[in-house]
Amino acid sequence: MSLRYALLGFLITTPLSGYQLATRFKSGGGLFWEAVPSQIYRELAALEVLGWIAPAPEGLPARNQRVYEVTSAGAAAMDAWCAEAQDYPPERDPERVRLLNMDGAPPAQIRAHLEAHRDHYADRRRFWQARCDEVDAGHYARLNARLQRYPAERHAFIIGQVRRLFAGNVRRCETEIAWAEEFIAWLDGDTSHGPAP
Amino acid sequence: MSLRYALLGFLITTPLSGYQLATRFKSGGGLFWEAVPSQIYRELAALEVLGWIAPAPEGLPARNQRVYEVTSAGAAAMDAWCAEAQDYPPERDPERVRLLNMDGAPPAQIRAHLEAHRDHYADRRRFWQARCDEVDAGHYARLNARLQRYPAERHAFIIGQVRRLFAGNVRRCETEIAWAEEFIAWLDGDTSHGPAP
DNA sequence: CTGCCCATGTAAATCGTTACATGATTAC
DNA sequence: GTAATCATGTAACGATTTACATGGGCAG
Repeated sequence: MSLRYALLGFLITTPLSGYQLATRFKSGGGLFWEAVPSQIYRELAALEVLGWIAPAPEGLPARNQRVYEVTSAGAAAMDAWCAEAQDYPPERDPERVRLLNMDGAPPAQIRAHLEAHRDHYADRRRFWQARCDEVDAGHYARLNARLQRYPAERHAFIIGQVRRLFAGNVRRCETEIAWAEEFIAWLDGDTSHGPAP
Repeated sequence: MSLRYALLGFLITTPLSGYQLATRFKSGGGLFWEAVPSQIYRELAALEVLGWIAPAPEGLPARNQRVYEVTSAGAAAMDAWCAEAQDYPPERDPERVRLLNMDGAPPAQIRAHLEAHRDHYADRRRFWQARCDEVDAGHYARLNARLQRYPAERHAFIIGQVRRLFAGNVRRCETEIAWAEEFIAWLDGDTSHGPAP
């Protein structure tokens, strides 16, 4: 159900085609949500039936694109969804399940998984830091497009808000990196294997 | 697919019934994975067809329970899965999607969501800290049952390993709490609204 | 004119959620 | 005997993944 609103959030900012949305939701590059084209096209069709989006009339669509914009009903639904209380998704962490059941495995195998963990979150940290840098430089296209919907005196507040969302993800990544590095150091430490922090 | 191995991980430690597994996977109490009974019973049936689990012969099942234990094929499959490289699940964070699209909303609404975030992770922090405390006190039943599968000289290592997994989740929660609190402080701060960290 | 990227989908399978059905046992 | 809990499921639906189908436009 969140895909629906993640899509609306992009379309409210700027009318886009399914293909353009797919590039923004692709694996490793999504803004808090990721999805594949087949899922996006299906959801767009559902949103059009709901009357929450409609083909954008302005300008002839380049190539054979179908560009959508959000209707007033869609914008209202978006606002209502955002206001709802969050119900937190169930805990599902396949990597922790692996590590929990890896107690019989050789330390080298545990170490390899922790190194992959560290490297993965180092990549993700770079991604989110790049988003922060773009915000700081005023080069973040989606944010700039979005700011145009609001009066200038609110811009600093909105920029600060978005900046904190991105910085929060940088921080998550740093927590994971530090955890993995300390775990690896413990594995590499002397055989006394002192108590965990 | 991870549910399958999360179940195997419990059954390897101790033979259990579907109902007993369901209590260990219930929302808010799962060990890195959560699932509802209907999903667990379906997966157990699939695992029995695969020959990875089998009804435990020992002792008459109390009431009308069906208690399963892991076969040698199941144990081998578990080890193979644990050794696999982790492929990280796609990023899907409905709460961040909400907050990202809440830029037009009144600060009170943003604040309410951040307070719920803080409170949620404070709850989760207590949960994981309780697991850490149980490990430290030697009262963690699943870990103690699991240790019996290994020679005594490896126990300290395994305890340290599990302790670090739990402590890592405590740390994640603390990161979320600190982030939310700083965000709230910024919202409550003077109207200058300085730069994000 | 061939290969590549743009662009929109369909189909099947798997995984997860919600609602419901059914009966046994235990506590009061 | 009645309610709560134990215990095992079925059915239907919803969300996600994977694989495939199809055609247009552009660069070499």
